[in-house]
Order: sequence, then structure tokens, then C-alpha cells
Amino acid sequence: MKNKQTTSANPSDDDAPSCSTGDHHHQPSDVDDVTCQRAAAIFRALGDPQRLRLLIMLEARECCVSELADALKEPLPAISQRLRILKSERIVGSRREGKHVYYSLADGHISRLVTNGVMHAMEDS
Amino acid sequence: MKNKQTTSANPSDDDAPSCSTGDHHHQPSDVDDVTCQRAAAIFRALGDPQRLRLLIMLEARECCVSELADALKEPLPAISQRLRILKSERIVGSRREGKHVYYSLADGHISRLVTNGVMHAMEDS
DNA sequence: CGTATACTTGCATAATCTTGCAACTGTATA
DNA sequence: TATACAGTTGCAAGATTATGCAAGTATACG
Repeated sequence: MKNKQTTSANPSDDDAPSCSTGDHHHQPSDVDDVTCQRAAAIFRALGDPQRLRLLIMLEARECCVSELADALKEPLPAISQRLRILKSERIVGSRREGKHVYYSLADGHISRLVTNGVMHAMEDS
Repeated sequence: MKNKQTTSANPSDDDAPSCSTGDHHHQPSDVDDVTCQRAAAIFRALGDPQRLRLLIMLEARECCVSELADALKEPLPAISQRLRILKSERIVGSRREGKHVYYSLADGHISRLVTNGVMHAMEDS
């Protein structure tokens, strides 16, 4: 079969991703730019080995900064900075208790996202 | 006093001769470093608005490069380059048909990952 | 063979992100 | 208040990454 529709086959230079067929099914192809950028920001925040390691630990239980720094054997400011980035994307939340600040995953969605990503990385051929 | 951050000075209790990935601290978690890095690489690949937009379109249906470039109104080399990155992480696959190269999501895992991320971005304030 | 279409790759510039060190804020305790 | 502990923030160096344009493959077709 030859090529049928290409750039020339497009009706016009529309901005809409033309799902040609009568597709009244709700597909995520019509995601607005703001949502797209927000989602990308979340993924980008997850896209660092060190931050991901942090999240994996937080998935197990709530931890304070010192704990994380100690467990990962890294300077405390580095951990704090990473947590800050994660918090700015609402991936983690923090709770103060005396001198300590405890961090935890924001919600189950994030937890699933992390788990799915890690699982895919494991299964990957 | 020098800036010694971690709660306890860790003189040299670090061992790990078996780690050869350049990551010289492996750690208390159920996820090994290689998996962690691979997962982070996947997330990082998803963490770009332009690439994510590409994936959202591919989630709807298989597309060739021209289609994507035309729909997103961006130069073809840019699209090709982004697809290349996505393919290097095995997020998308490609199929040649005549002069066209059709791209599609690698598997359902990726699809779910994208959907979950976008959904979370939508629900988030 | 030569041309047109579809896509890929190279390279240089530019933007972005991470890290490390130091200094600063906040909290408990003597 | 002074001191130690727990975290945060600022800033600059260093690395990684994206973007645009030009040139290079690859396939089809006359």
C-alpha cells in the first residue's frame, strides 16, 4: 500500500490534531498546553536518579531530612534542595515536628507513578 | 568548625567494591541502582513538554514523523530528534512503510505512565 | 540515472539543571 | 542569652541537554 495521506493530505494547517475519523471517544490527545507542561514538570522532577531514590525511600515511610541524608550518605543541603524541588511540584509534603521536618509522598497517585516507572525499568528488555 | 553535615561522621565505612556504575553508594532500599537510574532516565525522557505532547498524540494512534511535525507545527528535524530520544529509552517503537516511518508507543506500560502523569497534572490545582 | 519526498544526523550556540560550599533561619536546651 | 542541632537558601562553577540549520541517507518513481 502506498502512502496515502501525508503533509499534503492534511486539509489545512490547523492547530487541532486532526483525528480524522469520527472519533467521539475522549482521548488524551486534546490536552491543553498548561496540563501538558505541568505533567512534564512532574515527570522531570521524577527524572533524576537521586530524587527518585529519595522518593523510593519515602514510599516506604515518612522520613526526616537527616535520615535521608544519612541513609544516602550525601550532604544534607543536597537532600534539602532535592526535596524542595519535589515539594514545588507537589510530589512530596512536609510536616514539622520539633527540630525535625518529616517528608512524605503527597498522595497515592505519585506513589503509583513511581512504582510504575520502576517496574517498567525492571521489566525492560 | 568544619562543615560536617551528616549526623555521624562516616569516616570510611563505605564498602561497595562491586559497584561499577560510577555510583559509589548503594543503599537501603529494595531497588538497585541500575533500575533506579533506568527509571529516572525514562521519567526524564517523559519530562519535556514537547516530547510529552508527542507521546500524547502517539497514545491516540500511530503516526509518521511528517504528521507529527505538521500537527505540532514544528520543524521535522526537531520531531525526529525527540523521537530518537524517546526511542533510545524504548518509550516508542518505529515501523517503516515505504517512505514513511511510523512511530507508536512501545507498550501499555508507557501508555499508562503518560496517562497517569497527565491525569495527576489535571487534578492538581 | 536523476529527482522528489521522508527522515536522520552533525555541529555549534544557547538554555537549563545539578552540585557544593557558605551563610542564614528556626528550634530546643542548659 | 548562648550553644548546638536541623534545615533552608544563595550563588557560582560545571555538566547535561535542547534547538536550529545544514548536510547526509533512504526509498520511490519517472
